[in-house]
Amino acid sequence: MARSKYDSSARERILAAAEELFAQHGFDATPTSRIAALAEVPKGLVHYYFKRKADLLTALVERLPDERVEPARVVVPGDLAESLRRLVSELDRRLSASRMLSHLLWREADTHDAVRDALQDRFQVLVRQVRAVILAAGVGGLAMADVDSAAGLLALAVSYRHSMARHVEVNGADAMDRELTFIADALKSRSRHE
Amino acid sequence: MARSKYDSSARERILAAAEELFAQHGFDATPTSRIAALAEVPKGLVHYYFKRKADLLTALVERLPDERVEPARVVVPGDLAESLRRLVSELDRRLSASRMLSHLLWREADTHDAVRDALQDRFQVLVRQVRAVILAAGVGGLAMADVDSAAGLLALAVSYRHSMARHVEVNGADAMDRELTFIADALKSRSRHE
Amino acid sequence: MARSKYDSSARERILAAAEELFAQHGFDATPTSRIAALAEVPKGLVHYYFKRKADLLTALVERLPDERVEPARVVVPGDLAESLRRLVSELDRRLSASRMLSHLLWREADTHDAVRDALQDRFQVLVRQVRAVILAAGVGGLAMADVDSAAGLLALAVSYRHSMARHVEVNGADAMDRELTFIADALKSRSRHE
Amino acid sequence: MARSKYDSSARERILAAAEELFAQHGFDATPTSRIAALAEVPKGLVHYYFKRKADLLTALVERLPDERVEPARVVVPGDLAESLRRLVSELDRRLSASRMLSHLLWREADTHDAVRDALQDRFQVLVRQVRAVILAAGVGGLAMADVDSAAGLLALAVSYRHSMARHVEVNGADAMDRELTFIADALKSRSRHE
DNA sequence: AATGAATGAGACTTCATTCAT
DNA sequence: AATGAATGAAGTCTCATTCAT
Repeated sequence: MARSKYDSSARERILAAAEELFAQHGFDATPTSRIAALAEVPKGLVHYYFKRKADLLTALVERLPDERVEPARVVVPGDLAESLRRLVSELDRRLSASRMLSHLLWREADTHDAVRDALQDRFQVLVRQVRAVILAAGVGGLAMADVDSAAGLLALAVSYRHSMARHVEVNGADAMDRELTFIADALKSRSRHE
Repeated sequence: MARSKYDSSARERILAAAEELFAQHGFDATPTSRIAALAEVPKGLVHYYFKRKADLLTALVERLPDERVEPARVVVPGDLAESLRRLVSELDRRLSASRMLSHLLWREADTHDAVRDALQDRFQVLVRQVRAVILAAGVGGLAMADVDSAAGLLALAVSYRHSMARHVEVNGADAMDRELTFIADALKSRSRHE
Repeated sequence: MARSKYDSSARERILAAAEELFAQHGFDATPTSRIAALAEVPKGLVHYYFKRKADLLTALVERLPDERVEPARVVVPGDLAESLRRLVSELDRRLSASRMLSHLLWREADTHDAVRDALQDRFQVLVRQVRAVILAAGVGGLAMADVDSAAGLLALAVSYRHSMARHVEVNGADAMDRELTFIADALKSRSRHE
Repeated sequence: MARSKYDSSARERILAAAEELFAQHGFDATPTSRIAALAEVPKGLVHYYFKRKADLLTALVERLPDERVEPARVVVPGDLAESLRRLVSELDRRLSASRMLSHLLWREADTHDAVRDALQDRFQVLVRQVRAVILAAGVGGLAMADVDSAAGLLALAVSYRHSMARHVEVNGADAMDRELTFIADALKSRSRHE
């Protein structure tokens, strides 16, 4: 069996190059030749591994890291704000590795079905996770509607920070923490009044 | 007097065609020839009006409708939830006309400075407007931090619905109303406890 | 209106170049760049006039000269051999101008429907024409089956000479004349026996 | 003893696949990868057996079945028409096995010398064979010119049917038989009149 | 003012062929 | 003997842009 000249890292290098360039200039505006150049492989090798250019995108999506966080790892029983804070910080750690990729997803979701599907899946997962933490943090007597609203708003904020923050800088660096606290307090307030 | 062959609507038709196609397939994936075809003008005319293809994008951005809503028109003194509801519904009316355009902005902000600037401006305007309405609705005794958080979250939700909802359908059609109510109630709760 | 830089002969030159190269090396083995070079036009112009490479073939087919010969012009009443001889010589004159093209048709008929259709049409016309001349030459008392056979064989011989002679040199230069005489005599003989 | 992984039929399977694909789409339009796929062998093996792609064509030509028919096997003394009929039917049987291949020869003769040579050889053999049968069928008193003409025309008709009939359907299914009879009768007539 | 013609840079892709094992 | 990996040359086609009128 012929041994890979690139000790099997060539494919990875190509994907890494594609991720960077796609995120930077967009899928359409990135020629495969440039990907090859950045990955330091001959142009032909890119097409050997990925028959169509779009296959690069698909492969990138399949390579997405799992962002699921075990609720037990972050929940501080009785302290919702702290629980959410730990969840967000844990998500941050994981997502920041693929921040460029997240951004890319939003850009290309329109035109590539695989990308759009992945984007939707990931967002659903995110919402469910926030919901799980809220419930596990043990603030009794919450209306489900409130939980859903809080989870939706928070998921949006997290997701947005990781994919869109590049464009829209609105509340400064501590905005997330402030919003998170606001939501936690709001939930607490409402539960007391039930 | 010499009348233009296209009674001066040709330019508009070109822009309308560009907006539709850009939003649908993206800027790079839309040839000027296709814009010309949709606008039913000769290909040469597109380049006559817009020397560079990117000029189409710039012109589109400059043509963006103003989405500013006079706070007085929507505020119901003393009823924050209703005030916000009216604000959102008013914004909805205005934005739905240019929903494709909003979506386009997010896609192309990366690579076109003019677009990114416009996107940022519009978001800032949106946040300030929400803040103004919250303040005008007369819920006394609010911490500025809470107002900012609420405004940020709500602006995000509105903006997101108009440009991204295409991809991520998370909370169903009534999500916005629920979230809006949640925020209003949260603010009210907190003010009472001050 | 913009005037053609090539005083409208560029298209023709491209077609001529294509005809020559296609006939020489085959359709697939001829790059459009080579056609452009031979026609002395920039590569882009070839694709400007002919969006797909196959369109060159179609255009070539549509440009095929009409090979129809007015029977009256060649028939010598009562002398079938001479009538056929004149027909063939007239066809020769016309076809020799497009000998390469005829050859090309046979090669590419498999893979290009337009070519195959043209080839069939032209062959039908050829057969009918030979038949018409036989009948007009006034050899009475012929069975239709014989006329058909004679026409079919002769058409084959003529067509073959113009498109295949390049490969198969079988009977020498005077073969056609000999075969033609043979057929004429055969018909005459058979008519006498009716 | 070490047995080849493919029990020595792999080479044959490759050739069979090549024959089919070449005949169907042409030599140039058939990638070796597709041949390998159809033959169900790894792509590398095709190039292992046939260093150049053109070698496939050469091998195919060398594998051509011998179409020579022993005159004695078909001649019915004194009955020329029947003799020719039997010859043609015998040739039919042999050629139909390699009809695709015959067709292929005409297509690729232009560009591959080995193919052109084989094509010419086979045609020569065909003509000589028809001539031998005509002479052996014992129609006395024939001019050599007539025999040559008849043989040439008939060989053309046979050859044409096997390689070109795909394109030009002119006289229907019984054309060959009719033409064959016509030629036989013609020869007979002419011999009587000598 | 308006436009058809023309251009050339460059994109994606295919593919025969070579090579290391 | 056999084969997956790798390569680079070349091909078709698209397209923004320029130009001449």
